[in-house]
Amino acid sequence: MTPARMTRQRAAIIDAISDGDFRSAQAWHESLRGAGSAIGLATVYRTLQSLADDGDVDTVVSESGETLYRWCAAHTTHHHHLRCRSCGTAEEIDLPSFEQWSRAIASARGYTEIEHTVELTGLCHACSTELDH
Amino acid sequence: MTPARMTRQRAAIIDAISDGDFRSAQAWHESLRGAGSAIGLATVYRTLQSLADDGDVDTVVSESGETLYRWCAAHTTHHHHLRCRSCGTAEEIDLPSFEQWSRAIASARGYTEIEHTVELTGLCHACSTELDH
DNA sequence: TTGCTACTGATAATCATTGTCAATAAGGTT
DNA sequence: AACCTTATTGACAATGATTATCAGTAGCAA
Ligand SMILES: [Mn+2]
Ligand SMILES: [Mn+2]
Ligand SMILES: [Zn+2]
Ligand SMILES: [Zn+2]
Repeated sequence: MTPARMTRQRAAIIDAISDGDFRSAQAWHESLRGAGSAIGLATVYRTLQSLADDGDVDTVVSESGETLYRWCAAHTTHHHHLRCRSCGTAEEIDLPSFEQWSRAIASARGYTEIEHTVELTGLCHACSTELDH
Repeated sequence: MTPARMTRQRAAIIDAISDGDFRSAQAWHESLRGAGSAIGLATVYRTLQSLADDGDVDTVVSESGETLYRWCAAHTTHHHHLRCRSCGTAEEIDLPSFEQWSRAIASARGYTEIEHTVELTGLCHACSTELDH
């Protein structure tokens, strides 16, 4: 309800994740510690979740089950991601036809309260050539 | 490599999950215990994973992060699911246009080794009317 | 400046899943 | 049918990401 307080820690997190990759809470915590911040791990978890609730941060679940976070650039509309499994780089994509199609097929089968998850992953160009030798 | 041994426990699991719902390993374990089987939890985990590796069982990750398992009816082709978040019932669906489209957009942006996850969830007709009053 | 209270962080707790390892039993072989 | 090899089992401990505690701290509105 009340807007979140802009604490030193919250500012540091927002600053850190502005670089565009998807990383785990623990990985962001390590970056912040490496950059000299004495921020606590629990605070990183709490703040990332708070930002995600506000739509300022995107979340995705990795292959190993960890939640990954990244700054959201496309605030306005519902969208999905094409993410590199190796370096975490991601691009935002939208799937207008899929959105409509999924709602249609689900309600045709009697389902309500329809939701969907769509994530594309791969190896980005840089990682593809690097891992290729 | 060698085919899996058809143990009493494996047979009991296959029998139990033939009823079509998506449930967690722990939930399947409870069903089995309730039905009189003295099977161990670790065995349920291992066997479900083994069956999933063989393509006999489908897996999906729930909202809370648990892995859900169900018997796979459509063995032959790659497919996805429309699942009820309330009772676990699911139907298998295929998305021929999506499969091709996702590969196209990802490779157009320089990505290789492309994979995707697509899951549709909702409330099935029965659960919709029940929760509605 | 003061006061209220949200926020922080060290730490313990949670909980799904996996690892350990001695005992067991598939199932192929005499 | 008795035998052997070894995959499988299950009680239990360990892992690891995430969440809960709670006393101390610091936004920020008045
Ligand atoms: Mn976004
Ligand atoms: Mn299936
Ligand atoms: Zn990459
Ligand atoms: Zn249902």
